[in-house]
Amino acid sequence: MQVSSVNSSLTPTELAAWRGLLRSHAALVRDLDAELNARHDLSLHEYEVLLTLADASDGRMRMSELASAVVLSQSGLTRLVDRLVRDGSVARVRCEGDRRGQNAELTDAGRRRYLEARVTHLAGVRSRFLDHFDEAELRSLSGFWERVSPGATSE
Amino acid sequence: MQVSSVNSSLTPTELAAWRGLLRSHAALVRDLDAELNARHDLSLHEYEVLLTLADASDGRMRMSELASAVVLSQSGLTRLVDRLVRDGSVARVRCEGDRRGQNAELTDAGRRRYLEARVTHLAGVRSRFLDHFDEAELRSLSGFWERVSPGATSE
DNA sequence: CAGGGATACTTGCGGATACAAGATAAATAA
DNA sequence: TTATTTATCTTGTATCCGCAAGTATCCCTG
Repeated sequence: MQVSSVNSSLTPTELAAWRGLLRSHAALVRDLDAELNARHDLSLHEYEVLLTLADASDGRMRMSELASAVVLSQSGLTRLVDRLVRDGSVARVRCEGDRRGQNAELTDAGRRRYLEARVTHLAGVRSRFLDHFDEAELRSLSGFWERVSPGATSE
Repeated sequence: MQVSSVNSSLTPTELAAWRGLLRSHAALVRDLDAELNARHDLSLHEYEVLLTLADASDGRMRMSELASAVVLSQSGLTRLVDRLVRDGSVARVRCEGDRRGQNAELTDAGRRRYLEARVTHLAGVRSRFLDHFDEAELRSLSGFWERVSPGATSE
């Protein structure tokens, strides 16, 4: 029949790997975001920003670095940080030496907020995602991500 | 030091597997969506709806099925279909036998639109994602998705 | 065959995001 | 030095999405 080569369509395996990613991600994020919202009044993106800052040395990071770390547009990040500043989790600090730049810096309240949410979130990530894999599979997954978007697993 | 067991935090491997998923997905979707927008004036979600309809028998599907197939809220899907109806790609057809329900049905123009966009999109998915894996890896990936969200790779 | 509840979809509304343009500061060139 | 270009962030605007409420239809029980 030679169906799958016409128009260079995807093989069933390829389709399953790709659509599975889209659907699993969508379902995971929808659930985890709803959970963070309900229990900690925090979106997943906001949580990711707090996490990224908490991991950074001095708990601060340039706006543009932060935007690329959480894969958000510059303007998107500006507004996300606006919200975190408004609720006292983050402070904006002008960069020394380059007065164009801003550092987003985690406040003490922000760090507490992060640590609280973390318990909920880690449990959610474990039960919905990590628990489905053993150590070797997790290693191979992270290798996959590194191929797809270099730097995706670190920094 | 016993750092990573305090507060049951993630191991480096776990973190890499999870954040890698978030970042790779975000980067992939951002790029593919931008590409579809620029070349075919179509969002990735709209494309996914056209694809799902094209795969369905008779090119039609109930609104609620469609919503869960593309992991979108009911209201989100209503509006997405509104847009596709407005540009002539899809028609709403009241269900026989259940007048509450609507079928979204691909028009001829919609099918052409889909086939055009498909070429671009498949090439994008291949080069950014599928080409990074061999057949066995793709199979194991799709197995992973099936664990995370059963049904994610089919239907 | 009414009445109450469930189901399928749509609408009102608010929030989050991206793109493009703007504002300020730094770097480079002339 | 001054002008031009580049870099960093913010703001104007439009779109998309989800939740909750609304509307229409169906189902089920008495």
